Amino acid sequence: MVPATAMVLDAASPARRPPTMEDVARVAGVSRALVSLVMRERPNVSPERRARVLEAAARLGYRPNAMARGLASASTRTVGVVLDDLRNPFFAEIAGGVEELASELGYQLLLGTGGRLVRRERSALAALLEYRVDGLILVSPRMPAADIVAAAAEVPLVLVGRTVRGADADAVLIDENHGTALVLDHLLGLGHERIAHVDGGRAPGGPQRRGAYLRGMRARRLGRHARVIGGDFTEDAGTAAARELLAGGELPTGVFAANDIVAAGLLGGLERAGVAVPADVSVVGYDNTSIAHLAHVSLTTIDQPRIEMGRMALQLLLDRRENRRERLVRLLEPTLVVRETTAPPRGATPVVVSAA
Amino acid sequence: MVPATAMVLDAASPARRPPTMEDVARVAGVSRALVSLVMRERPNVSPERRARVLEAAARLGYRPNAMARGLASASTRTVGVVLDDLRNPFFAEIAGGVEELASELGYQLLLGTGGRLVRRERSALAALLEYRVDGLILVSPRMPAADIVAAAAEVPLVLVGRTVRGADADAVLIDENHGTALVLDHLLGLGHERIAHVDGGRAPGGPQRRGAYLRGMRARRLGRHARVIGGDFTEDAGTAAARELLAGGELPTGVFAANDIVAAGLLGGLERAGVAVPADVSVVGYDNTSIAHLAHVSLTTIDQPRIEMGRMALQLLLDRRENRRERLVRLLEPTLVVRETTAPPRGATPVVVSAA
DNA sequence: CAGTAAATTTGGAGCGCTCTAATCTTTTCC
DNA sequence: GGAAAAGATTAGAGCGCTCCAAATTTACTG
Repeated sequence: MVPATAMVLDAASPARRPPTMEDVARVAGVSRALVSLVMRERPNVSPERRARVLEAAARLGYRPNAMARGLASASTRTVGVVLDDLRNPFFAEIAGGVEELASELGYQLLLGTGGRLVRRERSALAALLEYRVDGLILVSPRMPAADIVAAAAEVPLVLVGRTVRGADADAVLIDENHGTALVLDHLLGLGHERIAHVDGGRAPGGPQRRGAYLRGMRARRLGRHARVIGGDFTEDAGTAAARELLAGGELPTGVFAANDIVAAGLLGGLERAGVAVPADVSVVGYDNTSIAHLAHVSLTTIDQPRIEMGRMALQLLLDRRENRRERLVRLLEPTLVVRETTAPPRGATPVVVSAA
Repeated sequence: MVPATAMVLDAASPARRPPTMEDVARVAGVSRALVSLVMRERPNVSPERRARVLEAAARLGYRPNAMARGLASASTRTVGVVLDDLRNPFFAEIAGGVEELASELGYQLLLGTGGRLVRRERSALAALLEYRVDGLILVSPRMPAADIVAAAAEVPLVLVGRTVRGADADAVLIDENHGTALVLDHLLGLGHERIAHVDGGRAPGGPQRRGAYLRGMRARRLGRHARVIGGDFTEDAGTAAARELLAGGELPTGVFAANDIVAAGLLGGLERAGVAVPADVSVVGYDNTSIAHLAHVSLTTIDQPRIEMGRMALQLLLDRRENRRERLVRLLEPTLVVRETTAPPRGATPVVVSAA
């Protein structure tokens, strides 16, 4: 039985515009405010009315308008994420982590990418701010600190993989020193001493990892064996590093590559030169990408909890909105994944280490 | 919750609320409507006034409120993208393509993922619809056709990698037959006849690719050599397929794997058994992922223009909004990337083929 | 320089929703 | 039985913007 009001409505609305709360209210025979209460699942609504409203909404195919809701209320239930490049699986997975938690909590993700350009990154940030997102997550942003400080003053902000002095923002970081320590201790435990590092150049993360390597070597009294081969985060850099290593006198027994791609290049270059891995040289990567996992490659590497990073970032964001608290930095611990590219060096007796 | 403080804030010092168009108008000494015209870069605004408005906006740090704009105008300049899983580089890259074009055109991306669950996919779709996105792009959706038909009735819709009968939606598809034809012709041209296929099971894309393989073999009068090994899209499936192949009598000289991951597993399995690739067996993958590119793997494979797929999808969407036209399906052509896992079979003289 | 066309500017009515305060009902309790 | 408390419902004022029609200014024509 269709109430007369509904029929009048149908006849009187020639345009196919989506039904509004007003329409639902009319059909259900209640006020717009009551419909609003029902839609937001507020208490103190009588069961009968609730049912009537729900039924009317279902019949009309009513869908709340999030824009209107966002405008009228303080929150938009939307979170902005800015990252460098969706095509980089590392970033995509972090975004995946954010999205995963967001969908659990009923938040939407507004995404912007920098495309490796500061200019575009800035405009992506600006656009997200126009949407009055409830918070912003910047993943390894390239823009100058000043922009970030300014943004953090406008909206709750979480940085991933970077900190900015003076910005009122939480941060999720990976403990690079710990990751590097895992690598060095693993190789050390196998009996390696001459451990070289193929670095990532000046790209984000590169200098930090190199620094951690150098400090780590010194701390382990292996400073005299430290050796850095310049590179970047590409396979070619790994191949080139292999050449340089092969040309440069005595080979190191272990090589710590800046990431998995570089390690893969290294593997290829060494293999082509007849150097056996891990028999002659052990190789360790970084990131635990799908490449490392391949049986064909089976690379020992450092796993960074990407999904967890994303989830944590969103958690900090929402938590901060609720309880105005101090700035917080979460340091996540990477883990070592041992596969088949590491082994004791030729003729060495492995040191016994506790299986931490 | 915070009535007292709020009142003090509101009544006393200028609250921390962001400046509105009204504020800009007041400072610039013009009407709100004029500010609106300037912000939207409409013509017929005198240069002096424009300058005054812009200056006032800059001084106040004014930022248009996209929610309000979306509510008041017909368009939200927002496009929704639903995909299965951001952690799958294939989908992430398509999203990257969409995002790339979107940012060029001043559109924002609202992202939702299904997490491989129909239920979650549905709710992601519903949420995006609540935001009144200008259009929706569904990448290989898993949900039933009925849902898609319904959604397409509400908003311009583009499907990627799937079509739905009766849905008023454009689609971007990859020509699977063509991709498979490229593989078969490549192998045929090298002199192969016994070409097997390791399939992707019932996962999206799997059956289509298998069908294309079977038809392709028949069309080339190689039907009697057709052989399908069951699998799915994992490395383990590839390894298992290698085992099955090795156990099953005469080896094929060429193997067409459902995707690169499977091919990698296959490569590993064959290598372990002492079968040389490509000397003994040629292997072709599908997707041209970063894995295929690795020198260490160097897999001959089919490249699907992922970025282009994303861009094309958005293009169709916006084009459709402007010119109400008929439903359109764009078929993109994949290309063959020849690397080092294919070669003429043992003792065969390669057939000369035109380099199409 | 009137007289009109064209270019600019503006007031005000929404867009669809939330939120506060007020109103109307029902329940509770002496 | 009646007043107060508690619960349920509603009117109405925005949220910040766009859009339309009307008002104003400027430009152009003969």
